[in-house]
Amino acid sequence: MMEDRWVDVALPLPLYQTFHYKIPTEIQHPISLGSRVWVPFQRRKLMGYVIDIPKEGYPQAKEIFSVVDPKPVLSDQALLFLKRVATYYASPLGEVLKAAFPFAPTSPAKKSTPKEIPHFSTPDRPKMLTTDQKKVLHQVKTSFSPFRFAPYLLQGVTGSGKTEVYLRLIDEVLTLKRQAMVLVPEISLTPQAVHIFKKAFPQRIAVYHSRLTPAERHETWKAIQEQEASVVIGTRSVVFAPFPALGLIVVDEEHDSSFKQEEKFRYHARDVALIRAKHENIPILLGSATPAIESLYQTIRKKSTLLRLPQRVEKRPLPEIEIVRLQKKDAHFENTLISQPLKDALRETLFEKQQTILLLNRRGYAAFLLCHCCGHVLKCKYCDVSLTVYLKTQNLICHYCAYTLSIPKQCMVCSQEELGLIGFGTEKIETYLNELFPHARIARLDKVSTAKKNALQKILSDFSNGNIDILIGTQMVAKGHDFPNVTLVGVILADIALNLPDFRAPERTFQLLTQVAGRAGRGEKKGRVIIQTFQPHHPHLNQVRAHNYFSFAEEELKWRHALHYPPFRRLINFKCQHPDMNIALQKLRSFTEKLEIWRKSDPLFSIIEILGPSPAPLFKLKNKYRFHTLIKAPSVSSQQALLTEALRCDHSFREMPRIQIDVDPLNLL
DNA sequence: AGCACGCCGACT
DNA sequence: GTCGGCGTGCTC
Repeated sequence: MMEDRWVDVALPLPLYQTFHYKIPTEIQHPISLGSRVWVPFQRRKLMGYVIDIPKEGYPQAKEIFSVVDPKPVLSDQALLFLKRVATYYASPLGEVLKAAFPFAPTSPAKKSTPKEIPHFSTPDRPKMLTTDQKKVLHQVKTSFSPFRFAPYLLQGVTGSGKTEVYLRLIDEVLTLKRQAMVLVPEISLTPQAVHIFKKAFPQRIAVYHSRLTPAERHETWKAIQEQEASVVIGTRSVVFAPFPALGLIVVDEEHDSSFKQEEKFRYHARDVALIRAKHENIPILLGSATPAIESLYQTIRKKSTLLRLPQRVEKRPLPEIEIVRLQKKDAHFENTLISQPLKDALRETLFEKQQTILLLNRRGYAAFLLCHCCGHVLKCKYCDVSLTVYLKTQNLICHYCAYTLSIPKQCMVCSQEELGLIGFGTEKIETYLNELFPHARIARLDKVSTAKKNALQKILSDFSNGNIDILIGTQMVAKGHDFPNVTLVGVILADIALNLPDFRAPERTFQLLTQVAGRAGRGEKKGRVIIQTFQPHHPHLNQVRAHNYFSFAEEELKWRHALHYPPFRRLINFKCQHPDMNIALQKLRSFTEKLEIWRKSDPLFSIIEILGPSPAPLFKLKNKYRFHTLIKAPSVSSQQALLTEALRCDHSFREMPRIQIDVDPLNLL
């Protein structure tokens, strides 16, 4: 009589438990950890992951249907790493595994034809390195022989040659027969970076991003696994790719918020990369001109090593930054949206046949529609926000749920025809610039203008090839582009993000302004930056002007310390939303009460603060009312201990799926 | 998450 | 009398 064979299976469900299944006698071959299996689950058929092969099992267990792959898709090592990630993010293992291995069971790998890549001029790689570059290179290389876990933070000013450092390090890693992973924020926004990597490693590179077809993804995954690809450049999900011989992780623009996945399983690819580097015992290099305050703090605590590139390559100066004060009345008069100094600079730049980037971090034509008679502002039907005016299409659009109305002639409340456009966005600036410089070639780069397929690539390559004189856009224009002919950068209104009710607002503003300023003067000619603002003496603007990241960071750390914010506290945000306001509140309240009971159960937890439930700043979105409870803990370990204890032990937490957990939230709105 | 079970309102 | 609303509970 054969003994029963069992498997413990993690399923992609919001449940903090795994399930036992029997292996039917028809299946003879052994089943190993990390295999995928089809299993019956209630009336459904689900694909799960074998995470354990226990000797005994749950007596009423059902039998699995079949084994999906002949070989396990996850190694023991990979499984261990993903378990750590799941614990860190208090996420069900099955959901993490699904995110880490996002493939359908059968992918008949059709050979994909390489896509047409629009042309980009990429600068030649320098033969010589600067002294600073050499120093950085030398430092990181000390962690190669033998390979060991070593986190580095490279703070390099814009144009300081960070990419060249990455390339040389990867060269070294390849000669040591290892692979390299390069994480970048958004591939589509920085085709140039991809181009440079492709040119440097033409045979051995793979590019991975969300727009690949399932078959292409699978192919790339396989190439990584079989070490046909030894350099992989990709967006956040590459952090889970199955590298058998990883030797180095690079996270470029590590401060960028697109590394954070905001839906389903919420993770930050930079932080997962750190967990992975530790797990694989290899060095990891985080690079940025404006590192996240959290990352800088790690270097202060000596958890990671700070490296610097304080100067641009070839002794190029950083652009000179001029701050221009806007008068309050200016916002109401179109012809002063662009101040005289900026107007002159634009004219001069056009005359010199050079290019300009203008930043205005607001989409649309006007911020909202106001009735001058009764003061009524047109709001979204489903969200507690005002509707943005788009004049070209004659629409009012909600930026949160895409609810669209055509612009009404008269006020809905008082029926007067006195509706006025308040505030301004990229569309208005574009219109105005076209009047101001009718012969200039002007293009707009924002979510609307790039909605059509390939539109983004076209705008970027047109600008790169000199077919556009002035590029106006939202934060998209600030990303790591390298356009040597850009000598002028203008910020239309720096104040927008400065006063948001979010503790990270100053940091984001500093990063955005520094990054966009860094687009100027990357070629032979000197760059110039003009920042328009209503608050010319704001300390953060002065730090931007002085190109002084460290002075900014020092100030920032001081007040974050005083107010118990990250990096001095770790945050977890528990969110609950429901069409019925009372239900949303009630659910979160009972959850918070339970959390409070757990907090009191151990004196170690007394230092953890539980704040809430409270209404979210954006109280109603998509017809749902939103509440959240925030916990602040002095360390990851105390926070995790509280949460994992609670999740594991308290059976009433089974109703958890209705509460969303956001570990290390970036967005508290 | 899904899907069933279960107990109250307006319909052929 | 039924059809169907979504509250509650469970899933190897």
